[in-house]
Amino acid sequence: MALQPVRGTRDLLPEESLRYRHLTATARRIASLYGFGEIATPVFEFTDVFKRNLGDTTDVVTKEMYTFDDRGGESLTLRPEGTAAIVRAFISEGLAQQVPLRLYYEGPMFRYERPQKGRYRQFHQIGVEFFGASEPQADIEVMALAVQLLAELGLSDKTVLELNSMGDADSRTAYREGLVTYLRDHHAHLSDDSRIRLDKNPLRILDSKDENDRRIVAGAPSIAASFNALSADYFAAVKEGLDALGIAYKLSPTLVRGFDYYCHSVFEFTTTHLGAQGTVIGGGRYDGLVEMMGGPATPATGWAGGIERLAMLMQADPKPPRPIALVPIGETAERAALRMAQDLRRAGFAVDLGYKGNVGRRMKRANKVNACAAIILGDDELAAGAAKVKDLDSGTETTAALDALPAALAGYAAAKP
RNA sequence: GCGGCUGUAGCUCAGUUGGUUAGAGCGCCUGACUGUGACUCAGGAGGUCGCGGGUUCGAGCCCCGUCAGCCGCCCCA
Repeated sequence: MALQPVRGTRDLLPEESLRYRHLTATARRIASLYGFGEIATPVFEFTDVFKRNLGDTTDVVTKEMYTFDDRGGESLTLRPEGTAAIVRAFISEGLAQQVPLRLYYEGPMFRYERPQKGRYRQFHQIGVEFFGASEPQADIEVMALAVQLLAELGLSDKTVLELNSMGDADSRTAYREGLVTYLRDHHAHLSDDSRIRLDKNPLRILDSKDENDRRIVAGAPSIAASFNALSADYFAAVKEGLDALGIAYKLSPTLVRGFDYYCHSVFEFTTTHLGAQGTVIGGGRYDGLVEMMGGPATPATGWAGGIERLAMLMQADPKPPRPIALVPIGETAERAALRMAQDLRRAGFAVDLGYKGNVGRRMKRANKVNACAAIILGDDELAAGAAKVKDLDSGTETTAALDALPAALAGYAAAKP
């Protein structure tokens, strides 16, 4: 077999790594503006962490997890998502003492899925989780955080915030019952997939792509009709808050989550630019999860975003630094150049030092690495304790004293990473 | 897991109804140019045509399998 990366994995070469770094650095900075501290959990956990979270009948658990026994016979799983691991940490680190608590994370996740563009077996997510606040303001703030992130990544025009509410546990249960009753009446006309979903996860039928299913769903009872007063008030408060912040959103009455620990706000930032992989950020309120996993009852809200998908939407590549190129001429200058490169790097300049070739070759190299300036260092200059500084954009040359080089280069901000 | 499309140089691609030694552009290397990049010109390297099998006098081209990418479905906590 040819040497190739494992299916669904890929190498990040410098250009793409730079985009990844830019994205995570931006997310980290904005998260900190909202008071979120970074948490990093291991990439694998006891399998039970995810089974307990997801139930052991879902596709993710039964078909898509990278699960293995370690040498001690423990069943471990590469994390397929961030939230379960964060909640595990929240419980095992006793973080309930610190609520309200805002956490940010970023890193690789693993799912055994059929790969496509924007969908990989090792993929990366950024996410935020806000524990201990049951107020609508918490939902509003995490959405506002996402809005600001997308704006600073230049993606505001390419994404839409879709919003819905599932109400509290009572409303949700009432709705599910009403929906199932309605769908059973149309059982014969549902797609094969949806007939299976009717038993396993009826709410999922709401976002079926089957045309006939869609017609049936269009006549289904609305979730809002099942809201009790508390649920209706909550949703109204969320919408009011978003309006007050000037955040645009689109109400999506069929946007739901299949798990019982979700309640109230559910939202997704979607795009039409990535084909079937249209969701770039997905989130919602999950008040029941911490308790379900064995911790103290703790309200929580948050979201996770796919780094690969966000990166694909970004068109402007962040630029790497433009180095200063050193062009020594002759053996004496070669030795001096090595030292000079070191001094300039200590002063914070990116420096490119080619090892061979005549002046022409080295100048070509300077051009190829997109240097902003070349320092030409020959016997004549050395004897005078100076060097020539050539601006590679304008082509103009100046002479600078060796001991004042950093000052002479101060104008080249592009060379300071 | 299901259905479909596509794999030829580092990249983007051409390659006739199956017919000598598989091409182009870009990129890369060298020289024109021994102290000055970009532009230009000349030359060069780079391929098991994804991999394996089959049909044929002969396969990049046809058939089967397989691996990978992509599109849709499923799933998306």
